[in-house]
Amino acid sequence: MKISFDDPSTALISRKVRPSYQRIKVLEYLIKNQCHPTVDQIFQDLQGEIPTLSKSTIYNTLKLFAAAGLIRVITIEENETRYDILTEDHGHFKCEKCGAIYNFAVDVDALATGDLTGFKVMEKNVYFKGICPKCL
Amino acid sequence: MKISFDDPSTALISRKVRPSYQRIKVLEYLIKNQCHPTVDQIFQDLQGEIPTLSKSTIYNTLKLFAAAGLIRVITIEENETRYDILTEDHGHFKCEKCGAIYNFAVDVDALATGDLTGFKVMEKNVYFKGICPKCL
DNA sequence: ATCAATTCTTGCAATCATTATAAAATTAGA
DNA sequence: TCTAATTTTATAATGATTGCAAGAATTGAT
Repeated sequence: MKISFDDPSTALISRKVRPSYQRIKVLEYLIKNQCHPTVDQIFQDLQGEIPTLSKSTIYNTLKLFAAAGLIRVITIEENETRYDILTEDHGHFKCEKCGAIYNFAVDVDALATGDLTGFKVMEKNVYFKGICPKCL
Repeated sequence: MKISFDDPSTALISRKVRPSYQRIKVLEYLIKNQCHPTVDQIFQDLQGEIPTLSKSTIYNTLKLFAAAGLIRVITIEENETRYDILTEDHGHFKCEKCGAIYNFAVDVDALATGDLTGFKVMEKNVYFKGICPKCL
């Protein structure tokens, strides 16, 4: 189940996703920039390498990656969605001042789920909000 | 710090929010309907009682309530924001099939936060996704 | 109670992220 | 190389949220 992201192309193939040029570039970008980018950030940064790139492609690609279980969708923001390469389980901390999003280790399985008998839990998310050290 | 929601009007006053007719009705609605409504649901349901109601008022009011610490903003959905009266800490479970959102008890303080020294944590959120018993 | 000043509500226009769609480009297999 | 399927692109459409300006309601001082 664990995916190796050493080679973007083979990671895509292992998930039955055709490794097109754009898809490889987007995945490479997500591996290098584990900063929970928005669609617009990905688009802006990749335009240099791929001048003909369309924002639709980013949307299509991210939706495909999420369905294939390669990435996770983060919805801390009220307006904009962010994306995260699937690594070990971790929580997200959002600074309400500067907007930065940090990762932190968290043992999600330690969370009590007594109320959830009969539910099929497929994804566990933890996010905190507050002020980061830089802004304090 | 704990708010009593027995009387909406006094709850508003205790948080330094002027208890206008619309605000009282919105707060009453949130107390009665602890089902994480969207802006549109609140608007549709309150239009019967307040024919002149505007959706802007709902947005203004909810923003004000959130700033006053009366409600919490839930961003599980990718597109629409939901709102929740502040009660005890609880997690949210979203069924990916029917879209319903359930509450479940969770001990958020049991979560390890070792990585977050130097951070000022103001809000802790836990949400799961999966399939609910009705849809299984 | 009256009047002026402030605050709240309303309606509509503007914004912005996301989705839909159809045409053009690319790729895979014969 | 040729054809069919897939992918990318560009543009238009959608839909939630915000901005703004005018009207309505409320407060406090006289």
